[in-house]
Amino acid sequence: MTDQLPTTFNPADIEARWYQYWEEKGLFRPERPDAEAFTIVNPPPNVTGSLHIGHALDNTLQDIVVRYERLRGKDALWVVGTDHAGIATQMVVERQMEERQDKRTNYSREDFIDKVWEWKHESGGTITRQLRRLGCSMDWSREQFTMDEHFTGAVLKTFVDLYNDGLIYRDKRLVNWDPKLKTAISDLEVETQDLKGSFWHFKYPLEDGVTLDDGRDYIEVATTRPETMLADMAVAVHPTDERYASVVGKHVVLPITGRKVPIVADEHADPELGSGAVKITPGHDFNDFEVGKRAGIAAGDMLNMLDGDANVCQTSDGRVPEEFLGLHRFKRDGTPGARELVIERLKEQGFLIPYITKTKKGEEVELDAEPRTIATPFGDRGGVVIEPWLTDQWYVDAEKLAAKPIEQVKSGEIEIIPQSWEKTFFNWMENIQPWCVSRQLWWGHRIPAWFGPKIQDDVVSFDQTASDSPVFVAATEAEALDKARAYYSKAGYEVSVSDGVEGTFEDFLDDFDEDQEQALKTVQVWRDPDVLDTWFSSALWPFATLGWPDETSVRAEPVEVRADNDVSSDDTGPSTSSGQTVSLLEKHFPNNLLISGFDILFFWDARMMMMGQYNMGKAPWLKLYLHGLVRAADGAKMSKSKGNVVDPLGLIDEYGADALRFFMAAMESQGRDIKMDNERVKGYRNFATKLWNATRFCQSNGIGASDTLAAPDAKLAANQWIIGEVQQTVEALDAAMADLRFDAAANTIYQFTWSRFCDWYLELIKPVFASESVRPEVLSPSKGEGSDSDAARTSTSSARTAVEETREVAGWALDQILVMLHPFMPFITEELWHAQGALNGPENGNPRSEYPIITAKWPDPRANVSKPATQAIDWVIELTSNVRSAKNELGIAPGAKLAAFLPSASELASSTIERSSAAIERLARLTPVALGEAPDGPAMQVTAGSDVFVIPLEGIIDIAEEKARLEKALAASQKEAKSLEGRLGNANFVERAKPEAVEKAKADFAHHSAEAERLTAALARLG
RNA sequence: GGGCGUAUAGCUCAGGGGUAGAGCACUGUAUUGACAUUGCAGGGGUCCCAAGUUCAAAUCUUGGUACGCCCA
Repeated sequence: MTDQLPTTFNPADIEARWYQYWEEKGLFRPERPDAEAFTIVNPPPNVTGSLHIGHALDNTLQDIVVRYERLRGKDALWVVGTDHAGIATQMVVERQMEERQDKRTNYSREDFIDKVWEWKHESGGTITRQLRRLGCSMDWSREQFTMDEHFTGAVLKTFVDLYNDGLIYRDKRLVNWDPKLKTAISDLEVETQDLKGSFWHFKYPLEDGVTLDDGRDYIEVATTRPETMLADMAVAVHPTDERYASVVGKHVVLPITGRKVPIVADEHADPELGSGAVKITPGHDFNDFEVGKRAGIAAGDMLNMLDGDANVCQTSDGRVPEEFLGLHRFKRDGTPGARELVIERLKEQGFLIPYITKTKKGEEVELDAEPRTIATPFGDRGGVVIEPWLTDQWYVDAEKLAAKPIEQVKSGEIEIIPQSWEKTFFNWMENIQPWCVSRQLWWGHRIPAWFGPKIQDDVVSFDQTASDSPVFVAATEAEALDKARAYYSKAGYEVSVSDGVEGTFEDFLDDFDEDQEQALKTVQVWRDPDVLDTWFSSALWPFATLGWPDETSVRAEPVEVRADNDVSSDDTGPSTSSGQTVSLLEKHFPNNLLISGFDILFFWDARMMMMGQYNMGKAPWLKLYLHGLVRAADGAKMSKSKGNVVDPLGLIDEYGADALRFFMAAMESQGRDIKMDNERVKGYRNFATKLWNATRFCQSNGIGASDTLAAPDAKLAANQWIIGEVQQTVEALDAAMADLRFDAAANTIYQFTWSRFCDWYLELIKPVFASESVRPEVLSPSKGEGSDSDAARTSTSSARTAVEETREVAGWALDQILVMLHPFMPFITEELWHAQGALNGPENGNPRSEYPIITAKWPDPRANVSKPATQAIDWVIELTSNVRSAKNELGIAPGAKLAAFLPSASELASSTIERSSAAIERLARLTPVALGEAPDGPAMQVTAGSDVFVIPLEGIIDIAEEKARLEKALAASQKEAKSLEGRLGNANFVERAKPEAVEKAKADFAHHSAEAERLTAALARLG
């Protein structure tokens, strides 16, 4: 095995192999029924999606935490699955159809959905395969999909429960309508962009005989959307605006439509803006909708002039001229729309007030409109301008559901990391609007509501817009039918379910025959054709994936009651003690942690909080960790349109999954975005190679796997030292992980591995192996260096040689590195773990060889750190560094082996020279140190701690250079000493500063002034 | 308009009331012994500006400036 590791680490050779090994052996979730649970749910990626760099970050962080907790012995569960992603997936399939000159409406609803399922089966495995390449240790055995049968059950139950509790209702109001996708979308799915646009000014003539105080017979209004004037229903002026006070209550007669509409007083009109008068189109503008309501116009009476494609249709008062009907709202693909025609007609008729401005040359010019920047709403998926449209939709009463989550974050029950996100969270949650959850799509969870006609005085009528229109909400058709029967039996009607509704209500209305129903005394109910917002289902992810609602759960009371009856949280959980079966849901809910990008804080995280509280009576997780975006190297946001996306799979191909993962961890500091940097990924690939070669070195010296979790007994200073260093590293790593400081954690293990273990420890132990053949050194019991207790603890054979001890300690330390690094670099660590196991494996009864690293045990050094050993090795390191530095400055070949004299050795020096002479000689490249005066002659002088070594350099050294070098060092010491002296001379400092600060200053001063003295003496010796 | 964040070495970023750190880049240098995907050594910073608090401010407070993000 020794020579089986190739010189260079090639990630591709090992990654697939180990992943398959882990997955096949079920190691992502080993049976640990009695262990403490640790649970994370993965933000379900879109089923037809593929892994982008943001996924790589998000999943790397989660995998680090999950692997860490698994190593620490917990029953770690990482729930994985995919999201059906209603709009996105339907769009993908429709786009494919388009390429074949086909379209959705060529199919029945059922057939289309079948086609989407086909596509799901075909492409749904892409992202899950890619997550595997990244090394993510998810529980694939329970992979979930938001449209799985049980998950759909959870969605329907939630809808029905919310409806019964009055927290879901149907309402007619303006929605954000996407005319491309022809569906309503929620506020969150709207992205506002500032565009250059125009502000047109019009004259609206006052009704006969009415004039303003200044005599004008018109009111000037201005708008960025002239086309909507076809559905104008009022003109608003501010109540305190004296210019218009006399005409409030009077009317204007609209050009083009001839509609006579009132002038109303409303605070929405801004006297400073334009003329101070504003046209009101309640059916096509959110502000105007509110103004209209205040003016007493019911939502049902508001005029609508656009169809679902945003083409002009006739208003209910029939006043839109023929030539406008069918035009798109505005110019599209070069074809002028209603906007252009409205402007043209108004201009012709003299109602357009031109905008006068000056060119750069100072010439006056007349424009149709004032140029202006307009905040324009776009649909985040469809990419077209959103049209506020008056429709009936289902709404979730988010305000009520938000109350408890707000409280939970305020009280700290839910911790948001970094905390700075709390303010953003509160700001949104406290101003939350009703959540529109119905979507006019086919792919998704169909809303479990059945509508029926209204029967009054034995007249059957259907009015979908009537608020008292009968609706039966139930999880199944049978239940809904039961409810409908109970309802209609009172009027003596039979009920059947219409299966003809595949499109919109309008489609149904075409088939609807009121007279026939009335004659036959039978009514048809039909299921709402709409589906639910994707985020409605993913909001249930933390518990529906664990079996809710089939498994026991504590269904909470409706929120209003719950607020003052809060007993749900700390009782009833069945104990996890032995013998009792505990369901997955009971054990793993609430989840411990959620890791998500801040971009889905509102879309997903907040809604999980609401639904977790509603369905489970608890917060869905205890901590929420929000990470930033991965940006392109220049700091720009990555986007397909910019063409600057970095493919994580490409990075894995080039540098290995371990390197990419380590990059993500090392760069992840709280509250900051990550800029992509391939050089850095490369650097971590190099780090993997370094570890690889360190292991090869160990193997070539017979260093194999450790067989104890506790640190081996050690007598040699270097071995004692590295044990202490491991201990410190574990502590630092645990602290970083506890705080979710991924960068600190990654840097800790990086520095330890490279700068301590490779750079110093392996160098320090080389002499042990070099001397093996010459004089196998038998270690005598230690000589009062504080390690007696260690020796007593593991009283193995006392005749252990230095080589044997070092093999044990080095093998142990390497094992600890592998385990500590495993969460970050799972592949290489598993490979090396087995390579090491092969060297000291089952044939020796090594228990460590019985399990792979993925289920190994987290380091537990349980050793007393030897202070003398630490001091000794630190002293050796200082000496070595100073000798190297001096040589470098004096231009002496680094390899030159020099003689060193120590005229006056400190206790530390003499004991260390005695114990670790071989290491000193090798690292500092000195011949054995002679205690005593050096012979006269040119020499350089090097310090280590309080010791000054004299290194004769007859013939090699230029005294002037050595003098210059020492003077430079002296100046530095004197500067430090002087500064400290000044501070210590300040009475205020000595009296008022913290005692520790004063102590430290004194100690530093003593150190620097002693150093200065030593250097002065050294200079004096040079003459 | 409201809110949030960031500003530290050439670059990307940690840190943080006691006088400055990492990686990369740069300079010099080494090479029969784990590793050139390497070793060793080194240069490089008015910690954005100003005021305040303090014995002491890069750090805390306030106010600027610049950039970025979110909401309206």
